[in-house]
Formats: sequence, structure tokens, C-alpha cells
Amino acid sequence: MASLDRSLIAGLSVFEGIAVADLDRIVGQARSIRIARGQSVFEQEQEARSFFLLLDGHVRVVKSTPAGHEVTVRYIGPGELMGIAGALGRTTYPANALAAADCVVLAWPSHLWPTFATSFPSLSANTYRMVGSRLQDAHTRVIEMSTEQVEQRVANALLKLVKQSGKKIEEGILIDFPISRQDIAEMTGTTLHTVSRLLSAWEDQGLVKSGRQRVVVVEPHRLVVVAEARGSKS
Amino acid sequence: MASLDRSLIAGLSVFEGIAVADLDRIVGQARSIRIARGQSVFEQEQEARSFFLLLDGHVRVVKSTPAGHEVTVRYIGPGELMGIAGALGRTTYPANALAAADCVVLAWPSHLWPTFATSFPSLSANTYRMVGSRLQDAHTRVIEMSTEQVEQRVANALLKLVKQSGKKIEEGILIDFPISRQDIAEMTGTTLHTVSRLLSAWEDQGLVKSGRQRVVVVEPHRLVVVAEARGSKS
DNA sequence: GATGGAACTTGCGTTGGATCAAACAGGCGC
DNA sequence: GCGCCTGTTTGATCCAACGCAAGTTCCATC
Repeated sequence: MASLDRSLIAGLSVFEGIAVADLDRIVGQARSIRIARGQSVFEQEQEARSFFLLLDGHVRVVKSTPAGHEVTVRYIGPGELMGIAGALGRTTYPANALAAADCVVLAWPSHLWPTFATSFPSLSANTYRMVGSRLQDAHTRVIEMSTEQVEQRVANALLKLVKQSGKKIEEGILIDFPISRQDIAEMTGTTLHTVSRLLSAWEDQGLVKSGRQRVVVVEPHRLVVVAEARGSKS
Repeated sequence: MASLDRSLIAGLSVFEGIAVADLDRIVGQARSIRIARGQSVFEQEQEARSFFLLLDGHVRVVKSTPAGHEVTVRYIGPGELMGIAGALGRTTYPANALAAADCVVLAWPSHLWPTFATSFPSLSANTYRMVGSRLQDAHTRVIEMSTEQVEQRVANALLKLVKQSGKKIEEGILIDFPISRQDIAEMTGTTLHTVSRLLSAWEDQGLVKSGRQRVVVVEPHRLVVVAEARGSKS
């Protein structure tokens, strides 16, 4: 571990409340890995030998169904943990993790988790807080799928991506990694055709600009309006 | 706590690997509560003062959207924990919990959790294993909503309920608590009309028998076939 | 045993999106 | 610079499921 890594890492929310000396002990046991775009970090059903912290890049977590469908469960951004199957009593990974862009990750052997959890209560608390918020997210997804139309779901997905990985550029806010219509479709439970039509329509209205594997949200506020529309019925 | 409670409780998977003496210390700090059918155990956004273990009955966990829709997140059966917001770093409950039948629960003050977690590592491990499997379930729900048709989703929901709370009777397997078409619709993201139509069709085919707030699955195997049909495309 | 309300059934018209199909870029290797 | 592959656009058609509406059955209560 280069020492400049450490200063970056200390600010991450996973390590909030952890003493600097402890942080060294934790990070010292990780190895740092580079993963090229398109490569997988870990794979569904594989034995969960390691857990990971994403330092740089973006990872797409995908589940495959027996019938051959692929559903994107979530995107992981810098500073987030992934592959923590061990902390949840699983021995295999529940999904595939694919690098959506070139990535740098820290990897720890899974067997270290129990020790970490008892030695560093803050780490444990922070991790389970994150798990809790993922559970929340998943439930929110279920609710969106149950109650919203495709248009709202796609708008919400874009807004979520913007919030998580938006980068301000002159035209608006760019989603800072390559993302295709197909990817968005897999996040929202629709088809690339419908996503394409929606993006085209929004482009005509000046809400977004998009091209090949690239989406820029020009007017987030108006997109929020789209995301909230119609859902009212009660 | 009556002593016969303790023998029942010792067998629950949450308490697996916990010494009898410890179990007494844990259960000794709980109070036991009866909740009548239709009453709520806890409510969305309420401050999470307690966490609960369901001893008897069934609880329906429901989320309400701002737009006034209700989505059933899951059914809790005997032996399961609920309201463990505290263990996941939340201060409020994320959903409403309604007694689907008369219930008996144990309740602990939330502030005991951190102590429990450090004093009884097995309890902590068991709890987070359960959280992990709920996260899994939620992701499975998302995938079902994305890739399956209403018919498969309803079939799967019934099979899940049968597995969780099925009671063998002469006609087949009864779902052992009152459940309406509306409830099933809220679990599967559809309308009571569609659920009613499906159940009627299945009844004609001899797969199920159903009536007012009551569903009996007569031929689980054939329902499995329905649940798996069509999804094949790839 | 009459009354009222909740749960359920069923028919019909409508429609949001999926599916099918075909053509059109943009980037990369040679 | 040319072709190829992958990602994207756009049109046409179809159908599963929703929304609406009317009617029925069951249960609780007085």
C-alpha cells in the first residue's frame, strides 16, 4: 500500500470512527488489484474467497436468471464495499460483478471478516449500516417496479446514477462511466428499445443529451418532474 | 416469561449456537406482547424503540408510497425477527408491520442490541445471516418483477407462502392465515382483479381451491410448472 | 332474518410496452 | 480508407394486464 492511498481511504464512510493505527492494520492486510473494463471482479455462485473495497472506477452487479435474463442489481461507486457475502453468512457470491470502467479495488480474504468485525466495532457498524441501506434500496426498487410506469422508472434510474456518479460538465451532468441503453434497460426491467425511445423523446424536449454509451442530464429538475408524474392515483 | 416458552424458543434458528444460560439472559430482558389481528406491531417512520421476535401468528410488512400505493414487502412467520432497524443503523422503522392473524411477540428495547451483538456473537451472526437472506429475497423479487409475467409471479408468491406457512389438510395445503386477493396483488405488483381471474382459472383446472381470505393449493407440482412456464426466451 | 359492508367474480374496452423488423451510425482493426 | 461489429434509432403490430363497471356471495351485526 502506497501511503497516499491511506489518506484517501481514511475519509471513506466505511472507515468512519476508526483509529488511524487500526486503519493501517486493516488496510495493511489488503492487496490492491486493477481490473480492466469488462473484466469481472467476482462471479455468481463462485466461492466467496475475498471481499472488496472499490477505490476507483465503477462496478455493475448483475444477476443472471436460469432462463437467461440478466438483471442489474446495482452500480457500485468508489468507496463502497462489495462481495461481503461472508459478513452475511453466505459462502458464495450472489451475483456477478463486472467492471463498468477500469477499476482499482482493495481485496481482503473473507476469513478475516469475523476478526475485523469483533476487533473494530465501528467497521462492523458501518458495514451493516451499508447493508441496511442496500436492503432499503432493494425494497424501493420492488416498490418502483410495482407502482411506477417504465417512464418514471427510467427517469428515477438516471437520477440515481446522476446522484451517485454525476460529473458536472458544461452541457449538464454527465454519468461518469460508459452505459448503454441495454444497461439502463436491465436496471429498470424494460427493453433497450423502450429506453431508446424515451431518451430520444427527452432529448427532443432538451432534458438530456445522449449518445453511444453516454448520457448527460441537462435539466435534472425537469427530469424529477417526469419521475414523479402520473404515479398519483391513490 | 413462562418456562415453557424457553424450551420452544431454544429451538429457533436465531438462537442457534447460544448457551442456555445466555438464552435466559437474552429472553429474560424481553417482554411478551399479544397483538390482535389487524393491529400494527410497528409503523413506518416511527422511532425504532424495540425489536421483535414473532413467536406465534403472522405479520405482514407493508410499505406505503407517497402516492398512496401499498406494497407488501414480506410476510413474517413464527421464529423470525422483525423491526431490527437498530442493527442496521437506522433510527426509524422502514415499513408498517400488521398482524395478519393474532400474534404473540417478544419485544426488546432497541438499545440492547449493541450489547447483545458483542456479548453473543452467535446471535449477531444468525441475525446478519437472516438479513443477508432477506437481501437475497428482495433481489429475487426485483428479478421476478423484471423478467416474469404476472401469472408466474402470482404462482411463485403462492408457492412461497405455502413453503413458509403451509399446513397440510385433506384437500391439499392451506395457507395458514387469512389472505385476500388484494393482499396477493400487493405482494406481486398487480391488481386484485387479475389475481381473482388467475385463481378462478386455476380452480377450474383443479390446481387450487380458494374462497374468502383463504387459499388451498391442491397440486403444488402443477403450480410449479405454471411458475416456471414461459420465462424461457434467451 | 333483514341489512349493510366487505370480499370476490366477471365482462369489456383500452393501452402501455413488448416484440418483430429493418435500417442507421460510430468506432476499431487491418 | 474500407469494412465490420456493436450499439442505436424508429416504425409497425400485437397482446397481457389494467381500469372500469356491474353483479354476486359471504359474513357480521342488530
